[in-house]
Amino acid sequence: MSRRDPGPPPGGRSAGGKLLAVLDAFTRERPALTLSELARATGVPLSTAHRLVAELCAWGGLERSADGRYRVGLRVWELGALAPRGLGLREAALPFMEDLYEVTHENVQLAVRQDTEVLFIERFAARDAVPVLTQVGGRFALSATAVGLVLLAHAPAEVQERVLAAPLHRFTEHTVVDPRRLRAVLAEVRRAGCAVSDRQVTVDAVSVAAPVLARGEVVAALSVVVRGSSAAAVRSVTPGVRAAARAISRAVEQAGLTPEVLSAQPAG
Amino acid sequence: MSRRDPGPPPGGRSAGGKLLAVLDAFTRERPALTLSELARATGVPLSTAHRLVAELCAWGGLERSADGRYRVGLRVWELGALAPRGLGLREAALPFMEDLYEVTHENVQLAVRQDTEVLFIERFAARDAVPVLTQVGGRFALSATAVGLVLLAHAPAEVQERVLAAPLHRFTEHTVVDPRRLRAVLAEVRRAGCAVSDRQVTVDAVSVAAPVLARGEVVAALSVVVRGSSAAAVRSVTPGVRAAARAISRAVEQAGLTPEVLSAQPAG
DNA sequence: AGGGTACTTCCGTGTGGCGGAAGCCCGGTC
DNA sequence: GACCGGGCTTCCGCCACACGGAAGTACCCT
Repeated sequence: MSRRDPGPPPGGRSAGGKLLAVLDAFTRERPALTLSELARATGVPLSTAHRLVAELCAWGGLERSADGRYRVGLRVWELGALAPRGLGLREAALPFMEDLYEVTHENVQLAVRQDTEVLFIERFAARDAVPVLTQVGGRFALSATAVGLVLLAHAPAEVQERVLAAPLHRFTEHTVVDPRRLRAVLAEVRRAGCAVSDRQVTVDAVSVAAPVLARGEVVAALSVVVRGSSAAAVRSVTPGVRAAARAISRAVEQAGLTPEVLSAQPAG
Repeated sequence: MSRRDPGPPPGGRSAGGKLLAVLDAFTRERPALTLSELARATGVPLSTAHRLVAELCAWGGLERSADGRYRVGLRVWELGALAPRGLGLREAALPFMEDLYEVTHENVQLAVRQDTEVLFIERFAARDAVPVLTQVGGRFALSATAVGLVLLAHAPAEVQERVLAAPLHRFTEHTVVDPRRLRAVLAEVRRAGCAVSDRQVTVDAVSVAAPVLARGEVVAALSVVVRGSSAAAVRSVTPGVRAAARAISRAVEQAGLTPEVLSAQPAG
């Protein structure tokens, strides 16, 4: 290698690590890459990238279409289906989310926290519901959405501090960006047992979220997003969200999903 | 290595390949493994497995809970969400599946073919619908389910031959296991444009499936499973399934998902 | 034709993956 | 409390195998 540092190289990574770096190159914004793009994105020499990609293709982790671009393969999707916080959680929550959806016909969302972001696990949206920025498999800042507020309010202190220390992104004029105010909001979320995001992400949407618990720990959050310009619009769906979140909590426990299994962040 | 063969070792695999082998050890039946189990399952020495697993954990591909077991991590789920045939297809199909579900309140399923098996991408089931053996992220034989018949009927000849050459698994007394009869069934599926599985998987369920097309190629199949003991039970839902499948086809094309992107099986 | 881009293949080099072995921790048993 | 066994972690020297530069191929576009 042309690098001279003996420590762990920042970009390159060792052996199998390169393989993972190739997978990391795929994002929602760039879900299809040519070999050269891949090599550039990962900083791996072309010939090496070529070999790694061939290996991943043979395994099913990547697929190549006739236009020469690579995409994430179905094998990865299939494997991901085994993640407890992915499909496991979803399976438990689905029936209740469906009920909520049928009753409201608004956006119904289920999300978990991953480090300092929300990750959306499931979402139903009627064709005529308010458009929202979130999508399944997509991430979002913790501080703006209702699900995010619930998850943040019950996150370890260390995580909260990290979020509060970093500058908070402003989406609309209603977005809370003052750390002091956010602290107050989080306290209120803990007291009330649910969170409201009033036009903090988009100016035409309000959302309510309630926590999903496993053995007393918050492991996910459920929300409904409705069109509206004030918290009043939210009042009618709040009981439904809270009830569904409780029902999901029960289903989660019944499915044998403990907070242990549903927490695990970095590990070693 | 203690092996003496110079060719590609059957189990061990090379470098990054071992890493993928570790991931492969996780299945729906064994979604949580200890380090030792992992080492045994992959045939990799314990110390090597330890290193690989640490690498995967650091990346987020595996998570370790306090009981010492490893599970597939959320990072894999997130990546899998980028697979066109996974979430991409699902996103396009979801609204129409919801409609169908609301109208019928029966099992509504979306599946694709992966080599000689069906893989279920999405499924809705009311709490009181017929219990079925399939689950999202799970595989199944092509020859028995209605979705499988649709996918098999329009698969490349080479795939059909392989399926017909292998012994066909019998689930119930109605399962078609004679290759000659199956050929006839497939021809009828192609002619009719939809498939019926009459108690071929479980004795109390009948299902109808219709193909989802992209630029004229069959890329997925949609089905509804209803309780019933004869094909008559199916008649009432057939038009709905066919209409929804067509609607999904349109949505798939509109989403820019070409057959190219949705086909790609092995690649090199 | 010529230059550019993208992909594929080859092969000598040396590095980092490999795995045996020893040590550690915990829980069960006598 | 000593002993034992199973599972996990760490260490380290050897050498296979991954690495990537370079040359070759294919296919644009000018």
